Amino acid sequence: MIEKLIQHINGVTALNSEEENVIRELFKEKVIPRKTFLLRSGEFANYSAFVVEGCLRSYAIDKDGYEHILQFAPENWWISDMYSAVKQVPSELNIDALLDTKVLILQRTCQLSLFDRIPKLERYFRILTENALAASNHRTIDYLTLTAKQRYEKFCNLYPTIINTIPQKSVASYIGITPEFLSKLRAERT
Amino acid sequence: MIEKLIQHINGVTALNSEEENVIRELFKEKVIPRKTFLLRSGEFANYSAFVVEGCLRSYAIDKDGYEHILQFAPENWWISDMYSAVKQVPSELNIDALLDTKVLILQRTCQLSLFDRIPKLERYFRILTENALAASNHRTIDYLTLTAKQRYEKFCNLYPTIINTIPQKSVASYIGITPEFLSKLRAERT
DNA sequence: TGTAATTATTAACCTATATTAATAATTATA
DNA sequence: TATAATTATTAATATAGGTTAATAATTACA
Repeated sequence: MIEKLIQHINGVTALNSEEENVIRELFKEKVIPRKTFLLRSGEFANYSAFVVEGCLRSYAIDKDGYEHILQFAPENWWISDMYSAVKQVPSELNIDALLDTKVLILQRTCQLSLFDRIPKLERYFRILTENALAASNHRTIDYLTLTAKQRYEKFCNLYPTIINTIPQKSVASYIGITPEFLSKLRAERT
Repeated sequence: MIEKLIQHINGVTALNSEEENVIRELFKEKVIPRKTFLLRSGEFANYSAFVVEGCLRSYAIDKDGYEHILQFAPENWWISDMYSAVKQVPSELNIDALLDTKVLILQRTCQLSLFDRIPKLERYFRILTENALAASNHRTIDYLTLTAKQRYEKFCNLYPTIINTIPQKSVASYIGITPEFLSKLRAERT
């Protein structure tokens, strides 16, 4: 399990074997069966999770009880509630498993102290966070400039792997429309 | 000018005087008069800008020619096109000045080499990027869960300073509605 | 494998927000 | 200060996407 993470880090910034050994000792494995929770809103998200296998998602629930998906985290992705972690406030998000999932947990305090021991890890997370910000910015622009249909087509192109493993209503939730309307859009396509 | 940036960095992670001196030598000042551009779509955004005075904004233009604002950058904020910088693709954004503005420019290559000389700067930008991601995530959730009116009220609370210096149509553009509809919302409020 | 639970589709009707266009108010600048 | 340019308001009309509810298809699991 941990080797998968080490490989991922090495793909961003190369570690030496001593650094690899430090990392091997610090992560806790955790199994999250399908439909169970990693994080519930109201809790403090003082950790991040690296998905070794399976798929997680984070989502908010609106006042009418509808779910709105912020992020999918398939294999090799990190997931957390950055807002809760950074602002030190209770999370407004839930994180649960769409499939049986295995993750590696990194506590925020542990992460911060690791940055002093292994500065390359600060680089790794700086780069990951930059990429996440770039993607999030792009998503914002898509909301502002595209129709629901265009957003759906973009999602299909961008996440061809995800699209076949998750229910369609989750795609609707991510692109910001109702499942009924997504059905209608799909029916329209000749 | 540069002292303002140094002060800002020190607010996040304390520099020693040698580090401060390195920084003093590396930034280029630039004046951007109101309504002129720092970045035009199609160009590569291989730099970031720290706003010392004034206010910039980044925005996309849709196929009908309408502007959609991604970010405002008043005093003490950084602005760039992270997507273009990270993916090394031409920018889809424009950045221009809402007021007469002074910025400090940091080239991306220069930034990356600085990270080796002054690891604290990598920390500084890691933290800034985490904050930007947290804010961006929150904005996404707001789009998914709130009505236009609620987003407007939230904007007023979140950016009370900005709201009095920029035209109302820019607020509409940021929260994702037309200026006409924002007028209507404002008229509704007793 | 059969039954229950979940997910997807369809259709009629509804609403938040967009569009268009005209006018008023504000701001920039000659 | 007057004139032009920009921004804001108002109102009538249009539409993308939501809501509700019923049914069909798929998937989970006893």
